Amino acid sequence: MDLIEVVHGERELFARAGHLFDVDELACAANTLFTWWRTNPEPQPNPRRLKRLRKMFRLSAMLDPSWSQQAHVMAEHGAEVRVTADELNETLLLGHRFVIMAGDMSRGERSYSVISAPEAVQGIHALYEAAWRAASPLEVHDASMVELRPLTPGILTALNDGLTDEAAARALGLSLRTYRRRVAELMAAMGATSRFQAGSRARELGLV
Amino acid sequence: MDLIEVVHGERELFARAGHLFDVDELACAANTLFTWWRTNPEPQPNPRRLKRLRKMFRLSAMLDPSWSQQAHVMAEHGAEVRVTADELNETLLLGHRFVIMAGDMSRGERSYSVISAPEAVQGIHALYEAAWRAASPLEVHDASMVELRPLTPGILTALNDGLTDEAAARALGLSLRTYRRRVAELMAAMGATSRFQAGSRARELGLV
DNA sequence: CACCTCGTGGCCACAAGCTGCCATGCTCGG
DNA sequence: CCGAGCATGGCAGCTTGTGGCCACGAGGTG
Repeated sequence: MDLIEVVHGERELFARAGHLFDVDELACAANTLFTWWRTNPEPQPNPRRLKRLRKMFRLSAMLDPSWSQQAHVMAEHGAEVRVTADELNETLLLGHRFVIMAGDMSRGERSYSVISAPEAVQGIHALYEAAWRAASPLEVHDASMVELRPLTPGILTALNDGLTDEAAARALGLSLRTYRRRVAELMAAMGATSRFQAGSRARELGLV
Repeated sequence: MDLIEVVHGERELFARAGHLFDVDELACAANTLFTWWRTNPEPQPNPRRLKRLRKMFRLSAMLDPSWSQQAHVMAEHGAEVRVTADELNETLLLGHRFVIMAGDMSRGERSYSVISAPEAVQGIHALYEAAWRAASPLEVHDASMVELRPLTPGILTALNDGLTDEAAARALGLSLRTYRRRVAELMAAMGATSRFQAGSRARELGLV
């Protein structure tokens, strides 16, 4: 394999580089590639060989109950899970010799770079470590979401139905101030600074 | 075929009901089913047999340049095209004996009802005619979009970037009043009454 | 029981957005 | 050339949203 190789789509990626997953340490950031790999029938990870698994979820993705559930299932199965507010690209660190990074969508498929150049792999590892240290452990994230989490679906429904904050607060049994506080937290978690952006992001994340 | 039949997905629909498209008059509402049919290799419409083709596009869809382009291409090829502000479901009227109506997504595929019960077909025809009369001919729609159309991409970008109206107006070379006038028109075209809804709809329509 | 922490809610100042009204100017047709 | 129609832009009044500040109360801990 060349020092860097670009493939298109997950099937091609795993056909060409699936064997690289046979490592004892795996770290990943963002959401979908790892999920695709775990649900892909070939090749499956050797459960005894993998000694350390780390996963960083995006904060915005964690607003989705199914992602949140998945994070907890992974944690229960021994993975180290953190949550980051940064909008990281899909990244997979396979041991210390290979890295897979997602690129752009083209022709309906995402491209992936499989990198084995030692300098690049090392640099990406260092960046991953920095992002990992800055991210919140899952339990800290959970604690900070105690007030927002149960209200998120209701708030998103109210916003998507076009209710004013006053009407939405009444509908959800909250004061106007608290409703607005929760909306601000939700917008921050989605990385949105305006209501339009929040609507766009919520739809993009599949939350509405 | 029974008086009403439900199928799942476009492939099954055309496998089961493709022969029904061999009619001399066809009317449809909304966007994707007709497009799917025209790009499906089997069966193709008999160009000499089809005497009248009518198509109603949703106003919100017409904000997308590719849909707008498609509407014009159809009009140039002899179809009667109108634009409606109503959020119609996918509907195909095949002559005066069959109707296909889209249902919900399930298991990643949309369900379709193929209806041949004469009373239902007649009722749906009457509703279609009413909606058709209420819709705007393509040229009337175009005239009303003269100011908004060229600005739509820029406005959507500005909104999605979280710019204030004042900053966006400056960026687009418009006065604040005119920018806000255009945003209001865009929101009306999308059927949105709040900025959050507009963001959600824009993302849903693939406009951002 | 007292004290501390923290979430809630009311109030307020300010910013951003919504829309009506009207003056102005441009374009087009008679 | 003139008048009508219509889009723009400024202004204003109002609504909605943003977030700080503070009082209060609940819960937990020593």
